[in-house]
Amino acid sequence: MNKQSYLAAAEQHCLHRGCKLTALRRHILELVLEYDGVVKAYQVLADLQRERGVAAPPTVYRALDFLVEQGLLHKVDALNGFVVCSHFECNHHGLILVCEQCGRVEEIDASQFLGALKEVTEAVGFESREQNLLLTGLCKACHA
Amino acid sequence: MNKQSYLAAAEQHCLHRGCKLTALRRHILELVLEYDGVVKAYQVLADLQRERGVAAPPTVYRALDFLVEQGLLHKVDALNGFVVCSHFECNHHGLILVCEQCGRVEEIDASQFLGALKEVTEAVGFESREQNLLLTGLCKACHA
DNA sequence: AGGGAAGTGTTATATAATAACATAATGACT
DNA sequence: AGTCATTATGTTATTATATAACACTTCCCT
Ligand SMILES: [Zn+2]
Ligand SMILES: [Zn+2]
Ligand SMILES: [Zn+2]
Ligand SMILES: [Zn+2]
Repeated sequence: MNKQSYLAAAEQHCLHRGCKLTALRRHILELVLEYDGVVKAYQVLADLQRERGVAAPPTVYRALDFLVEQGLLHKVDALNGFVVCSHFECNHHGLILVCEQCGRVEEIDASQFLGALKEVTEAVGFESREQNLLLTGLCKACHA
Repeated sequence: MNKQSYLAAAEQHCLHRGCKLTALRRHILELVLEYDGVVKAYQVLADLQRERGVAAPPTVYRALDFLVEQGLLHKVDALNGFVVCSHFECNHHGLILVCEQCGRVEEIDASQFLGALKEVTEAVGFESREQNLLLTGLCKACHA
């Protein structure tokens, strides 16, 4: 999926969810899309500052938080970063694989696995928040 | 296991691993043990400052990082915190459940799922490093 | 004793995130 | 169109988290 159709789909996605992908939010999503893999809030902020002269952290964080809430991005706690979700349409739980060597990021759908995991946690009375799991390791290219 | 025997076991654990639980590291571990659940670096720092008058972040972070490396603590990325591991002896790869509300921590066995997880990641050619999985959510008491 | 390695102290700074309040845009309803 | 609540964005300041860099000490081996 190219960026333009991604953005169009994202816009529709938000509409269906009863909120709006405003110009600012859309633009910040575009900035994130420019990167491969994990993106930091302050990288986006720097991009925005380069464009507009001034921009403050809340501007970026609000938009990023919105995008996470809509499922367009995933937060990667372990790296203080964000990754684009390429299949936000389906109701999935992501499993984010980060290569320790080359930094490449891959998200695979592990709904089945995570669903089973949820059952286990519920068995001990724990209500796990919907979240993404992050695993570090070596990607296909690097461990070959 | 009470704190004294935990500390003694921790000391042995480090020795077996070829390093030392120094007085400072031990003391910081003691400070962490004073809390239930997730502890923040700056909480420990404040405790240390209360005791010694002055203390700087690196003092605390170095010790915490050491303790994580030895498996005595687990890092909780999602909360920028640390939790005590109560079974560092066994070579466990458990599932750590952290309550977002009360900070309570529970580790459950998830060995069968780690196998399944490995299969999922290997299917895409990713060699995941052995690690603990951490989930945040609401504990039995808090979501009732 | 000499000398390297590991540990700790100290100062400064980098990085990440939010609080609080002001202003602007939107849209529903008269 | 005018009112008004709601949402979104701008702006300033601050808090929270983590590390760099360098000095000094302690420990241990020879
Ligand atoms: Zn996703
Ligand atoms: Zn790689
Ligand atoms: Zn553990
Ligand atoms: Zn709780």
